[in-house]
Amino acid sequence: MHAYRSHTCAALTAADVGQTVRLSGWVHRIRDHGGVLFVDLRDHYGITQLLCDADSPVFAEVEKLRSEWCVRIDGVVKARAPDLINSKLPTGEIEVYVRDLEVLGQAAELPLIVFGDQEYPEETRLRYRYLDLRREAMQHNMKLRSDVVASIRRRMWDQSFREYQTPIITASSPEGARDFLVPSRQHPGKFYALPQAPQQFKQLIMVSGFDKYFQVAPCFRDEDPRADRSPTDFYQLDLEMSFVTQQDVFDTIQPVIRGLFEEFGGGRKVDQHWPQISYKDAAQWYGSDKPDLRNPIKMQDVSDHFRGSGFAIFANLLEQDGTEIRAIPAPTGGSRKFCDRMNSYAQKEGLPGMGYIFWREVELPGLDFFGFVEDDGDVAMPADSNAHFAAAIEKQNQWKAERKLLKNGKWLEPAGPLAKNIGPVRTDAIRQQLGLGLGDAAFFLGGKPASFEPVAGRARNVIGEELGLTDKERFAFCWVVDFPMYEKDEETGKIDFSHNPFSMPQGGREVLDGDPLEVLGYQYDLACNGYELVSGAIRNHRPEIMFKAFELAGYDEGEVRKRFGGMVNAFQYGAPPHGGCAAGIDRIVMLLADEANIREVIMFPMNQRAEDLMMNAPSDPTSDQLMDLGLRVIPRED
RNA sequence: GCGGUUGUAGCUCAGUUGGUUAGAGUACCGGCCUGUCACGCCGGGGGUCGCGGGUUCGAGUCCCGUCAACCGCGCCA
Repeated sequence: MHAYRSHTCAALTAADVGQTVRLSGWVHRIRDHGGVLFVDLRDHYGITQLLCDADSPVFAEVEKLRSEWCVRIDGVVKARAPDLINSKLPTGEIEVYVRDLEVLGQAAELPLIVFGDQEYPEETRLRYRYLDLRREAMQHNMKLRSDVVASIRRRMWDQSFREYQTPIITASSPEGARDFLVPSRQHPGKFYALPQAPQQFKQLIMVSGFDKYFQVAPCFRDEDPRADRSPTDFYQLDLEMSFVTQQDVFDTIQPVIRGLFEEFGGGRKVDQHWPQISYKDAAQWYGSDKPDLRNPIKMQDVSDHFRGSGFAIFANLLEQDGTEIRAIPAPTGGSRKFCDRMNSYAQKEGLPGMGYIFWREVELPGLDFFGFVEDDGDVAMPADSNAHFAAAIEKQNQWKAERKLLKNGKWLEPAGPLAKNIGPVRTDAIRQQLGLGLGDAAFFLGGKPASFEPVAGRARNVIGEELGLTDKERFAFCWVVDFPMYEKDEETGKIDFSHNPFSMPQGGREVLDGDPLEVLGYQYDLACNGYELVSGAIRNHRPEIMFKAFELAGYDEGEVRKRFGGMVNAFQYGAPPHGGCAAGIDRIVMLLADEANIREVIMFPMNQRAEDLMMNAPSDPTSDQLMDLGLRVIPRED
């Protein structure tokens, strides 16, 4: 018999009854009934219940077992009586009567418990990652990750792509993030860099005529993390193709991504239609370049309704250039409580607040509300009671004119301070533009779009979430296209690349003679449920256009040759038009696993300060290492 | 760098208005238990209440500072 096992802990069924078997695994749970012991033995594949009583030669040793000890057992497969079958276990029809036991590894008292789904602080989980990874959810996530990567490769190969490896120790690549530098021993004072992406290499592979390249590629960026962004390193499906247009790239990656979500999405709905939305529209409608289209809310420009209105804050704001009033419609959000909560959300996010209007139903008040006092014997009627009555009717008609009659005989009334300031006509025009009605609300933000759009986008998310408008059982994709090539730094006024500098400007060389801020690039992102999953571009393969493009951002030809010489030189020798993209594998797995934190799908992630508490990284170098590298550490003065 | 939340037993947490010896569950140790599958029952050990300072007769609780973790902003495809 094999030294450790004849079967896995998921393998045994009623068909194996009577067999002598050998299993190895971890002690999952123990149920000690004195005369009889039950042990759930767990391995990567499943759980098998072990049984032991005083008749077993190893009863005394089995009694000593504790959680998470690693053991090997020999035993006989026994059928369970019908009323003792555990339908929750695939192996629940049988149990193994233990006749021999070997302890392969004892376990100390555990800092976190493998059994169950108790939550633990991330610090504990990361420090004892090997224990955390034993847990069912983590085993599932990691298996999923492996299966996703395998499926990605299969889908790429099926489209005639080949996978090539590019260097890890290389020169800095200009993705815009901070590089991880690696000191060179053979060239003291010089440094390699870890690639932020295989960007230049994959373009060179196209110049070399390979036509279709992909790679499951590690990428390294020295930036602070977020819940959806791993510090230090992450993996991309990196691909590049020659002789293609933007649409060709979409047509290539779209079936890969859609296929993955259909294969691993657990039955959640996968949108078949992926709209292409311009960067500009995405900003206006969703306040984000990675919109969550599960949320039906679409923001709108409502400036005209506020221009010259009685709401002085907005009216005055609109006197300035480049300002706008934006509305976030919130269907079913029509309560003061909800509106106030969203308003304080905006304040928490650093805005002065969000004005709001909501629409409620009210009864038509009686005539006395409008000042007509009826004669009840105690109150004297005014002398001109007819005139008084007419005045009250007049006021009532005015009231009616400012509201709309509902089918149930009640009246639709806009509420909130904003509505009172701008009056009923403007309020109703806004309501109609936004397509809202009874029980709905709308929020308003004003100023320069760049100043409020990010918060507006986040508010849109919160509103969609809180009102239950966002469908959780769905993957909604969209391409965001037509990114601007350049942006102006608000403080310095300097023009710089807004995204990847290697993208081809739409319109080629000529457009670079005009206003740089008007230039759009063949640059695109794929968003899914509010996450950026894919980013790519048709590249600029013409050296003369590239030099001009860099010139606009303030880099002269010498600088470009110095920093990207390898690629620029290559483009002199018949570079093909080419383009591609990169898909964030960690993020894809995160969405598929329905996790909100990317570290849940990474085996050994860093913590928020880019430390590995388990391996103790980063750590101090030895003085020999520093000597070899010709380095000296300068203590930081705080 | 900035803002928010959190920090009490190995672990997850409770702890009222500032008031006796800081509790529960779980894990750990011991005892009982032959059909459990989150087994059950009895007992036990385990605490610098993140750290430092202050207010007070008295601080886990209030104040100031500081450290750490996470979330967000800045940053970053």
